[in-house]
Amino acid sequence: MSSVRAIAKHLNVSPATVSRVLNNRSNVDEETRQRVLDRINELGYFPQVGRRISNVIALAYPDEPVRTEYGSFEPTLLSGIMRGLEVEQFDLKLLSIRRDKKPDETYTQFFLRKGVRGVVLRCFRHSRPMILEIAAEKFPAIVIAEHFDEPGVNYIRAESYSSCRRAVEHLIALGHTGIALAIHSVSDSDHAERRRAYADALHCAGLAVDPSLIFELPASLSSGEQVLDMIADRRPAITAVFATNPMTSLGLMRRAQERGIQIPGDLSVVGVDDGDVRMHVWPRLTAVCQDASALGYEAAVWLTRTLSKGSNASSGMFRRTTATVFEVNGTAAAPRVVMSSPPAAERSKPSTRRRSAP
Amino acid sequence: MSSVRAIAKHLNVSPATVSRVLNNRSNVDEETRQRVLDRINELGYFPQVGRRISNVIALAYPDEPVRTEYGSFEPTLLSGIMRGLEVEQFDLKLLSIRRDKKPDETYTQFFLRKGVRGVVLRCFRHSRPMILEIAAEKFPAIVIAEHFDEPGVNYIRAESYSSCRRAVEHLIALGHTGIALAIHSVSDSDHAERRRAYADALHCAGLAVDPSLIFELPASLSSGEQVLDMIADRRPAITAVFATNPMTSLGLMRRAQERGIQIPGDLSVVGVDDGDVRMHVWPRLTAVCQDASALGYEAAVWLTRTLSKGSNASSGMFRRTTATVFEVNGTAAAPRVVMSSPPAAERSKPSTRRRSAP
DNA sequence: CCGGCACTCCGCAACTGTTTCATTCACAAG
DNA sequence: CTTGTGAATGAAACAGTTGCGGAGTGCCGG
Repeated sequence: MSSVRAIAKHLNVSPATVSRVLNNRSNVDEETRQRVLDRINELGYFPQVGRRISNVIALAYPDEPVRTEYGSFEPTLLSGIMRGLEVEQFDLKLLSIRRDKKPDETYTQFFLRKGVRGVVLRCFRHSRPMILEIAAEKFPAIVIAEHFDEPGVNYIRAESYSSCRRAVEHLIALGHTGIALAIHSVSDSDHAERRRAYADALHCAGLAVDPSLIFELPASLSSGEQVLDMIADRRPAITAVFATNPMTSLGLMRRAQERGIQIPGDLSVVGVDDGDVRMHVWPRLTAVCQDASALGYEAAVWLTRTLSKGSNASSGMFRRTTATVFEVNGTAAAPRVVMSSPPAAERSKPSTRRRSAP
Repeated sequence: MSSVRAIAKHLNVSPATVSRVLNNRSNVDEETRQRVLDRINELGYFPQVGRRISNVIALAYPDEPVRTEYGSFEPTLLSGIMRGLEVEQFDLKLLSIRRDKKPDETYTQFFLRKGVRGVVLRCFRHSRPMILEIAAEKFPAIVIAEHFDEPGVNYIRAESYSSCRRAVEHLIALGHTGIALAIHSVSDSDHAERRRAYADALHCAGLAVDPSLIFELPASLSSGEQVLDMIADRRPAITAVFATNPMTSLGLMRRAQERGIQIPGDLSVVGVDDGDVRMHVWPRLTAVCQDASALGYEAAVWLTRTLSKGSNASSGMFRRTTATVFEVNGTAAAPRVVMSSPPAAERSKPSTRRRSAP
């Protein structure tokens, strides 16, 4: 369809020059480079080696790929993507943008240089500008687990507001009034949503949102432990926690058990799970569950379908929001002492049994 | 160096024919195909697009890539590989051999078709014949976590015998005599090694190896639960378990806690951890720990170094065995009743406290 | 026995993209 | 005015792949 030679002829340059632009060689005039790039993006050009087109997409990370600290989200996502690739028989390449992209090349140049026709983007809050730039270049891309209002950005995410709200309402229905929130310190739209769900649920139940019960820490086991230490001795007693990510949830539980605080007897914990980490512990974690595998699957299917169907990549936007489910397991129960008085301060509640013993 | 045209000239065929062989087109004579293939493997040929060679290796799985059921081994391995690729600036492709390899093409053909210069192989027991075939074709490859005596196979693995033996000896030193073994049902050399460590440790301590205390089940949470149910009510009492993989270890603990069996009071558990799953639970799992990330790192570094250094891929074998560490945490302790009698049957031991209450 | 047909195998040529080498052109220094 | 230098770029030679057609072979019907 559109070859290097065709582009060259159209612009009255040689194929060599076009190739140089594509590979970001330095010795080409800035004005010429710009003309070539414009034409390339306009045509949705993709290089064919020999006569064959290679069906490869990338899973691109802003920084290091496949971080294990965040629990099972990345591997679960990855396995979903691999399943999705079977539909159109694509292959997957793993890319780190920070590592390989040269500062002076465009994202389109970068991805083409890597021999990739489209890209699934794992996005964090700080990489939003990057995403917008890629979208502006019209390179085929889809963002995982982040929400965008700007046009031209395709994304798929899990809607966690309603499940998170039900989770907090579940705690309230059990009789909890002192409910803490442990939330990721780098805010993305997911976590903003969860925070809002927490506040709304409390508000609708006539409970005040106490800022001192909101703990912002990075998602990790040790954060969960820190949060537990901070809430364990508080008066009025905190009888429940909503932790908005898996590792923090587990850290909370672990530290509680270490200190002899009974779950759910002394403290109710509701968490969030990306995979099946909630099954690793006892009692099983009552949690808002999102299916990262499904996100990856749908993203991969849409991207590869779009690529193999039309030559024009700008066929249509894809913006999908999947549901999460609130799964009741064993870490949330009624607080030990249910009070008949209005939901205000109380101090005599024997919440941590062993600590108050001798 | 060695191009399609060079190979063609040497064999008195046309470049087109060589290309057809490489892409496994059907319309080429079997004898011709074989001659071309031999020549290709002899020269260690790799296709160049344009004039450029692409630095890509694959992480290839016999079946589906990145299974999450086995816990954190795959993602941890993957992140190690990604780190290792930075050294020589290679890229990684994920391949499923079962999905994409056509039955009538050789492994060399398959990998070349995928544009991959070398391959890291995640091997399971049933895929040993495949590995040997790849090695026989002399395609650059390295196997993860499996041991081979056959020449020509490169591998890296973690030696778990000594740590596993120390783990079981640790249990014996604490006073345990009834020690069960929960082991993966599909045996690979790793698990054979762990089984041997178990038997040797018992033997050297003068304890008999009771086959009825060995449970072979697939690595999973539910297997751990099943094992616990099978050992909980046994007489003479089983006071300790050695579980040779992470998920089974966690399943054991979960079910024990569910049934009110105290760990480590009533039952000691020693497990195996590939990543940091031992940190997810309380008490923290006493476990033999292997660093899957380091395996991936070293495999990737060696493979890419070999590829970018010499044109002759058969430069030297790589066989490395890294150490594992036995980490003592909170799930192993002395059995509740230490007996002074010889290590024989006993029946009055109150091992499961709550269950024996009325 | 022969013509026609179908099928297999393979080479030529035309097509991808990339790189090397040489040329052109502007401009500054001698 | 001549010459050197550097940037920009084009022609050509290289890489692998594939459409088309030709040569051979076997088979079947007349």
